[in-house]
Amino acid sequence: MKQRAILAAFESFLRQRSLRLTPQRRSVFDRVFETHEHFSAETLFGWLREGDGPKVSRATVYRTLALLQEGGFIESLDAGRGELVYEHVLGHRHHDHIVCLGCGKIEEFHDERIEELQLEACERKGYELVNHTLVLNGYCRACQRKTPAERAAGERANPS
Amino acid sequence: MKQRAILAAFESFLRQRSLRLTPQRRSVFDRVFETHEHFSAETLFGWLREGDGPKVSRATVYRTLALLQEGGFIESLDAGRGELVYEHVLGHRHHDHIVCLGCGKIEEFHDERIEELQLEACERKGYELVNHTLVLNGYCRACQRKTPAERAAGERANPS
DNA sequence: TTATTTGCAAACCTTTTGCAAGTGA
DNA sequence: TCACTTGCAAAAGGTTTGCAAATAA
Repeated sequence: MKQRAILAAFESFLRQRSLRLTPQRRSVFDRVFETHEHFSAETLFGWLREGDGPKVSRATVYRTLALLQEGGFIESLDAGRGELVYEHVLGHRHHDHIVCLGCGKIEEFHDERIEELQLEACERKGYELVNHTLVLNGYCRACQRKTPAERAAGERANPS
Repeated sequence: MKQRAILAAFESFLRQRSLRLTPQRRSVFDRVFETHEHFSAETLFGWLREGDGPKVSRATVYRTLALLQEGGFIESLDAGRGELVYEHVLGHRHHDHIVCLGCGKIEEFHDERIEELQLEACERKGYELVNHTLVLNGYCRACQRKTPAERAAGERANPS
């Protein structure tokens, strides 16, 4: 789906709930769909402050992120660093994450077999599965090559 | 392993690090291994305040939980409710969790096939796997039977 | 016009920390 | 003795909220 089509979907979502497409919401929307990275609310706030669109307050950033999430336009992930990170779902199919304990890098992976086994586990327990969080923590290739001292320094800079 | 044996292991862990087994630490230890439930720091603080052992401050509860975790006596889990929940590892083998979106109940499950597929995913991406978090969210049997209104009320009482 | 939105600052919540007083080995 | 501990209260850090002013439809 193209960004234009997503914008139309967002407008329709807002209309359904009698909410308005303000310049601030538009600004958040545009910036969120402009990136393919994972970002935190604070990171996004920083991007918007630097950008040339209308400035958006921290409160509005949080409020708009919540809105986008309710509408299913973005998803949040607790990468274990004390803040939520977000990602848009523009043309992404569902995936899980691998987070590097050394540098904080986040990669995505998908394994349909794992998805099926999760469903199976829920059925065994009598649960109706709604969603799940799977985060693998480890060291990426670059961080594996670091000495223990370098690792410790990196982890101090990117505490988990 | 019996609680007595675990206590010995905890004492040995403390001795190794030249730390002392104070009444407060003992009190936290006892209470943690007395339950088989998952609990938050605040819950544990409440239990200790009600109990008849020596009173323990919130700060010491947090500090002791951190200590028990470093020693591998307990593990923490982010169940997506804004606070960490803990569980002791007395005779538990590794497992993952299913959290009910309706009532907050936490159940455990284990599937060795999922574990293997996680390793495989890490290898594909060149990561050295250290640990992982897998939380399934859904509705337990009881909450599936609730009406939408009851569900909403329950979720207000147990916000995710 | 008027219900919705925004920005600000204060409030919230969980967790961490500085520090002076207390205490176990 | 004295290094380790504790409790307290303050600080931190991310996120939410009350409210008066601003604004989209």
